[in-house]
Amino acid sequence: MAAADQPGKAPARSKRADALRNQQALLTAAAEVFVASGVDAPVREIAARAGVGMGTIYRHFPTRADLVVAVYRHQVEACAEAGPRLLAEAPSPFEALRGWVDLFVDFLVTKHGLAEALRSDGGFEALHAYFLERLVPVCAELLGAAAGAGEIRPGTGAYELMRGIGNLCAGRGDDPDYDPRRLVGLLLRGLRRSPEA
Amino acid sequence: MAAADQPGKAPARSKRADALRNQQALLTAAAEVFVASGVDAPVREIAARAGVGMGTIYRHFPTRADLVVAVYRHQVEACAEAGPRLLAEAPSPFEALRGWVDLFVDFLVTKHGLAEALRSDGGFEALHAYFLERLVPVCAELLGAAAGAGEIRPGTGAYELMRGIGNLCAGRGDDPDYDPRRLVGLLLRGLRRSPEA
DNA sequence: AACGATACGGAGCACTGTTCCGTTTTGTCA
DNA sequence: TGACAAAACGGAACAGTGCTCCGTATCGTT
Repeated sequence: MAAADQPGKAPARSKRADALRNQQALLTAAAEVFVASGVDAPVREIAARAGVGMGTIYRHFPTRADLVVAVYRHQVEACAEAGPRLLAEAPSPFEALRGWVDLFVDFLVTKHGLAEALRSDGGFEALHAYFLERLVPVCAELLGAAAGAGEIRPGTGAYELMRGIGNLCAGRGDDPDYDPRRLVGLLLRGLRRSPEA
Repeated sequence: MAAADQPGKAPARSKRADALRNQQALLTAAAEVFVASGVDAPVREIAARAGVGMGTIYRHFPTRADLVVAVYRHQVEACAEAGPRLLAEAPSPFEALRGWVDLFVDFLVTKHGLAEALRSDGGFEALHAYFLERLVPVCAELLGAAAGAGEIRPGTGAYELMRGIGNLCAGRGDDPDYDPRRLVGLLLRGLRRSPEA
């Protein structure tokens, strides 16, 4: 359902040279276009910038979500791996959770339009699925640790929290009167068992 | 910039009879289509259901936001008017705020797609503007009262809070693992000065 | 009844996503 | 090296949007 054959970075797998070259070109072009115009940029624009035809882009990345996933795979991976590390390093599970959430929020607000793509209503099911598959377990671990330490109230699931955070980060990021980080902070605070120091 | 001449409900103002009739038909049709297909339904569908042409719909409601505003005017108004009433009736300003937020959330989750339209990134600036113009002052009053009573921490603006709530309510509503109300509750709890009873 | 103002309708344009298939490139094998 | 089949390419073509434009019909008034 997702990316057919791990269209990751370097050696995709035993295919023709031109195919590999084009796949790489598409990844590069998509990354550029995404920062310039957001993840909703016209398919044609990406194809044109990569110097390939429409057929090629759809052959390599059947859905837009596949392309987005491929482009941001590294960062999602980094975010996933940061979870256990923070848990080990931070002074408390809740602090680890807070740190991880900061990372996640940074990631989302940095990529124009990513947060809205993350919600499930669009045609980005694959993206939604991948993000959640990879990150929900990490978040769940952090949440569980914090709950185990008695730092937060139970009852909120990792999926719910992540989607809430994603939602809070959606919309134009250049609004001086709307700071997603502040609201996410409030959300986390609402999760705490006792008030802040 | 918004609705040219208050395309409200009954007597719009000194215009031709057929124009009034069509405006009414459009409002009715739009309301029906909105519940069936969300506020993003194709313009043609609304026009067809109202039995009018494309030109007519655009003449009466230059932007989609104008139409949405006209359709939901009553409910927005009711929500706005509930603010002062709750403030007078509720046992405390914070409870009033909580009650009002519940109303707002109910409104948003009930109208498929309204919450996403509320964010500023789409072409719904007029909708965004109207909602905010009408409801932000109300929210600000509630927020101010609660802050004055020492029930919440200062520093969060009404606009920010409302947009956050709107964001939390966006996305498909039929997901059993995502309850906007719960998260909004968490947000409110994060706003409180001391923890819940 | 006639006539000017007002409003109507829908064809048409621009711009999307997506598919389809004739053509080109690549790698291999004689 | 020179076929040749498989793999991949490219972009025209189709379908579904939003929105505009202007010839035509309707309304209200004189």
